[in-house]
Amino acid sequence: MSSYDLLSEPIRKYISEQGWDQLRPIQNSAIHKILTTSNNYILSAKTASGKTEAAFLPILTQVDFSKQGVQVLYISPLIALINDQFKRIEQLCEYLDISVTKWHGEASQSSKKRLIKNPSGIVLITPESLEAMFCNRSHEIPHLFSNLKFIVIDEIHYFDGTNRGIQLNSLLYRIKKESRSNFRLIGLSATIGNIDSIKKMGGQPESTKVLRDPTSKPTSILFKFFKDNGGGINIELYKDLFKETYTSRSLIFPNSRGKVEEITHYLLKISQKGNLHSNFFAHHSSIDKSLREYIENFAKTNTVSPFTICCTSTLELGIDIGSIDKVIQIDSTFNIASLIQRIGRSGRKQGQHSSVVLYHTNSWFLLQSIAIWELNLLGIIDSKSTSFYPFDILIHQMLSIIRSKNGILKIDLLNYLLEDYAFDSCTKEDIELILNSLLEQDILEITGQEILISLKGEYLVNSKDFYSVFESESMYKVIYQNNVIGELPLSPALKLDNKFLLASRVWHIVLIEHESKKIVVQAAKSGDKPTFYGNGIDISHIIKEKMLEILISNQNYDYLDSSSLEELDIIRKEFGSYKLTNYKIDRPVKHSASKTVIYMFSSSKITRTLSLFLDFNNIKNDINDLENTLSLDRIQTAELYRVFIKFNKDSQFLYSFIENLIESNPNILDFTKWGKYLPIKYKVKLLLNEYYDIQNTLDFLNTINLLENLD
DNA sequence: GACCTGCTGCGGGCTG
Repeated sequence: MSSYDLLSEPIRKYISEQGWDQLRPIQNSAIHKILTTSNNYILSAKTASGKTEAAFLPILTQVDFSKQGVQVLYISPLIALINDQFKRIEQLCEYLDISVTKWHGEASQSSKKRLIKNPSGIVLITPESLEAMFCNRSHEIPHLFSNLKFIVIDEIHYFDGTNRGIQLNSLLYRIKKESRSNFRLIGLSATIGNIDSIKKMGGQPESTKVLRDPTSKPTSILFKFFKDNGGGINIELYKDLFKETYTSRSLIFPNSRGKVEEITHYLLKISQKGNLHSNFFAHHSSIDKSLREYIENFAKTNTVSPFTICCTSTLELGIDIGSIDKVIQIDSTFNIASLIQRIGRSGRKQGQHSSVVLYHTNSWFLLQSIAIWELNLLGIIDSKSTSFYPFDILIHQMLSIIRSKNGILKIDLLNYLLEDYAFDSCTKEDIELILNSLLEQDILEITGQEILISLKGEYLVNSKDFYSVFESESMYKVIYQNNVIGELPLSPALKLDNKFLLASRVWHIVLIEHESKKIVVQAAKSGDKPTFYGNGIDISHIIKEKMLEILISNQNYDYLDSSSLEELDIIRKEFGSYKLTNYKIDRPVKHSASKTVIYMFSSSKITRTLSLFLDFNNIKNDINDLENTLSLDRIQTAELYRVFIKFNKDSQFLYSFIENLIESNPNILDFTKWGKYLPIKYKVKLLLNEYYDIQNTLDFLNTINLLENLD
C-alpha cells in the first residue's frame, strides 16, 4: 500500500484540496513508518520540506480525537513558532472537528480554562509553560494527559546538549509518570548533529529511529573578503553590501546586536543619500517585541518591495517571514548547524535557489568559514557537547517536584529522581548529598519523613522567574514619547546626554530612572552602537582541526572571490615554513625574543584547559581563541614537552585548585541559575564539565608534535 | 568573539 492510501479519507481530501500533486519524500516515509510501527521517530530534512505535515498527517489519521483528554502535545522552543504552527495545524484540522489550543505565556487565559474544563485535541506548548502547569495545576495533569498518544517536539536540535533540553526530558518523564500515558515521540529538525544524544530524548533510545531526507537545496554561495581597517568595518564592504541588498529581499546576520545596529544604520544612510527605499530594519532581542513583530509582518505581507532585515539569531529558526532571496553572513558563524539554518531561510519556495554571500573581515574568520562550509559539504554537523552532570537542573526539578506534590516522602523523592532518565548520570549519593545541602540551606525542610519547601524556598519557587532554567540579564527599558523602543543593559556608556543606536535610529538620553529601570530618550543625529555584554563562545574541535587541515593543504575552493583567495594564500604561506603534514598532531610553535606562541587548533575547551594547567603551575599565559594562539613568556620547545608530561600527574590536584578559584571568585558560576545552591564539590564538577575537558586535553598534549618555524 | 529562549494567579477596575 502506498503512504497516501494509508491516510484517512478526510486527510486525503485535505491533500487534494491543497493541490499537492505528490507527497514529499520525508512525508512518504514518515506516514508509512508512523502508521505501520510503534516506534518513536526523529524526522530530519531541510527547512521547508514539509516536516510538520509529515508528522501530523499520520497522527491525524491514527488518533481517535473523539476521546476525552489531550491526544497530541506539540512542544516548541519559541512562542513565535507556536503561533505560526497553530495556523497551519488548525488549517489541517479544519474538517476534522479537532480542537487546537495554544498554551504559552502570551496565550489567552480563557482558552486555557476551556481546555482544563474539557481537555481534548491538540495542545501547543513551551517547556516553561509545561513546567508552570506542573507547579500550579499538578492535580490536573492526569486529567489532561492520561490519554496522550503523541508528543511532537519541533526544532528538537535546539534542545540537544542544553539545560533546557534536560529540563524538557525531565518534564517528559514526569508527564509519563503522573498521567500513566504511553505516548510516542516525534522529533523534527533540519540539522541533527549528535544522533545518539537526540535519540535519548524521551528516554527510549532503542525504539527511537531516525528518518532522514538528505537532499539539500541547491545553493549558490560566494565568499568575499574586505579586511577590517582597525577602526571597524571597511567602508568598501558597506558599499558592496548595499549593492548586494538594496534590490533584493534579504537577511543579514552579523553575529552581534551592536553590529546589527551599526550596519543597519549605515545601509539606511547610503540608501537615503541616493533617495532609494528605506526598508532596512534591525531585528534582535533588545528591540521591543511589538517593533519586531511589525518587521516580521512587513516582510510576510509585502510581497513586492525589496527589504533588508539585519538580525541576530532571532530570525535563525523557522519563524514565518515570507520569501527571502538572499542570505548574508558577516564573518563566520560559531558552528555548522547555525550556518545551515541561516542559509535555509532563503529560497523557501519550491524550486528556488538559496543565494548566499559570506563576508569576512579578517583571515581567521575566513579560515573558520571555509572549515565550516567544507564540513557541511561532507554532511558533518558539529554538536554541542552534552551536559553530562546536570546537577543544577537536578536542583530545579527537585524543587519543582516537591512544589507540585505539596511535599513528598524522602524515599519517594529519591526514587522519583533515580528513575528520571534526564538525570541518569547522577547517582543516589549525588541526589542525597544535594538534597541534604538544600535542607541545610533552609530552602527545604523536613517534618517526620516528609520533605517540604521552607519559607525561604517559597520565595524561589513562587517567583515567576522559577519556570525557566536560564538566567536573564537585568535590563533598562528605552522609552521614546511613551513608546518602548527596546531594552539595554546599563553599561558605563549609558549616561545622561550620551547618544546611542537602537532599532536603527539614533537616540539621546534625557532621563535615567533607576528605580523603574527606564531610560527616556529623544531622537538625535549621530551616535555609537550600544554596548551589550556577552560571554566567550566555544568552537568545537572538529572545526579547529579542519582549519589547520585547510591551511596545510593546497586545495582550491571555487566559492572564494579573488580577495578571499589572496588572503588564504597569504596565511597559507605564513604557516608553510613550519612544514606541517599531519593536522591531527602537528602544531606550530613560534619563538621570538621574549615570547613563545603555540598555535593550538584545538577546541576552545582544550585550549582553556591547557591554560588552567599552566595557571596551576604558575606559568603566565594568554589565550586568543579566534587566532588559535596560546602565548607564554619565552620557553624552549623541549621544556614545553616536559611541562605537558607533568600535567598527567597534576590533573588529580586540579580539583582543589578549582575549589579555590570558585571560593575566591563566585562570579565564575554566573552561567548557571541553580548551581549556586550546590555543595562545593558539585560546583567544581559542574564547572569542570561545562568549561573544561581534562581527558581530551591530556590525550591531545600526550600526542602533540610541536614544530618550530624553520626560516 | 555571542546569540537566544520563557513566565502564575489573583484581585481590582473598567467596558458593554
